[in-house]
Amino acid sequence: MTTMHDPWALNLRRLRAFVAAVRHGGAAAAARAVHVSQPAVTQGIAALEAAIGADLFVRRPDGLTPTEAALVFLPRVEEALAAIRSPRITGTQARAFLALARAGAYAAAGTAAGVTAPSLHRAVADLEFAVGGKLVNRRGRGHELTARGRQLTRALSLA
DNA sequence: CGGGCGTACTTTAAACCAGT
DNA sequence: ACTGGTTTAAAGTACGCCCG
Repeated sequence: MTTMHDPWALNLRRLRAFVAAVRHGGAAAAARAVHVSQPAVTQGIAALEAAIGADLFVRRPDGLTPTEAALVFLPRVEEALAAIRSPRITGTQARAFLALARAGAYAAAGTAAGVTAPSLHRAVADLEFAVGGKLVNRRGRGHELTARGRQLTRALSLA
């Protein structure tokens, strides 16, 4: 992670953990809600706090109390997660697919997204597996989105 | 003593590079 | 464009400490 204002640094699992921690008032309860371990929630929240440069919770003996910053951040995160819908999709996959959708080719998309073309290829393949259908078709030198691919592009762009 | 958070170490997943 | 091998980052397990 080289840049600090990269929204994709706020990976989706961490954002879900954050929302759950606000709702349930603690790391242990949030962990049960999003099906990860309690340390993953603690560490994920710490990473989010580092990324945005502000504390999200006050640590107390009886749980986590959200700060003002957390309450401002919360509705924006909920909107983004609602737009994405599927719980299987990762931030990396979403980023790769959007780059490919815009650029139309793996090499150009890789340059735009700041990752290598092979990584993009794999991420998009994983995403197709996650949603259970084709998202792009090869077309000459470039690629063309399927109907499902265009639908997903709209949802991810909103997020 | 029990419930909850934080840390150290281990395991798993993702990304890169090189080659086909 | 795609695949295989290696490196790096993220998540899980186990355990310790703190407070009521």
